Amino acid sequence: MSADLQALLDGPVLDVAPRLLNAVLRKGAVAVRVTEVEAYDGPNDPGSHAFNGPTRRNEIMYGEPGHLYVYFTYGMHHCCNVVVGPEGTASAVLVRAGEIIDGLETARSRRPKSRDRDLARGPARLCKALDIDLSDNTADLRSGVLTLQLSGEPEPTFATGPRVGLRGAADRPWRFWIDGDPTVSTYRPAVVRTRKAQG
DNA sequence: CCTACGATCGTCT
DNA sequence: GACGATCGTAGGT
Repeated sequence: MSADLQALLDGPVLDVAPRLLNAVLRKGAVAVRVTEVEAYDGPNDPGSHAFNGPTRRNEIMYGEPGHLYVYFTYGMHHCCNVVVGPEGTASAVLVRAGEIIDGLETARSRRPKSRDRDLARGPARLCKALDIDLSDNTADLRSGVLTLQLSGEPEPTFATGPRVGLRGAADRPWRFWIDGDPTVSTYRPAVVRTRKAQG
């Protein structure tokens, strides 16, 4: 099983991304069935963290597929990606949303004010429900506390559209989701932030 | 359902 | 020093 994961992820990111729909991402007692992802195509993609070449933060993207890339953003949120494609291509798939299929009580305790369908509805919410943070960056998803299991069959009814919250390359329809699933996040365009008043 | 807005800090220039 | 692959809340429709 573990050997398969590496092979299944070792292809073009636009082919691999929809194959992650219905995959199960687990950390410890909590497991999520993935319902929404986005593809990021390494240095060719203005939306990718690897667009400007290697840095300390994105280093793991250049490594072998099947590892987790976790980043911290907006001063308070974590998001996680599965590194895919041949080593060195620096492509990754952002895990944007999912349905809790195990450890529901634990997930609820981590996000007490959420309705169940909102527990992992959004990339930072999903990381919160799974207790994923920077200490999980670079984790090998084949074994250990964090694991990824792909479903045997490709999801037959997925939809595609523009990625969420991007300023660059906002036109590329590289978001993939399971059509009609209530745990898929709502689309939000990039926002222009207003400068805080000088004091 | 929708839109608007502020929180808050790691990362890169 | 500027910005962000976001979220929760407030308030309107």
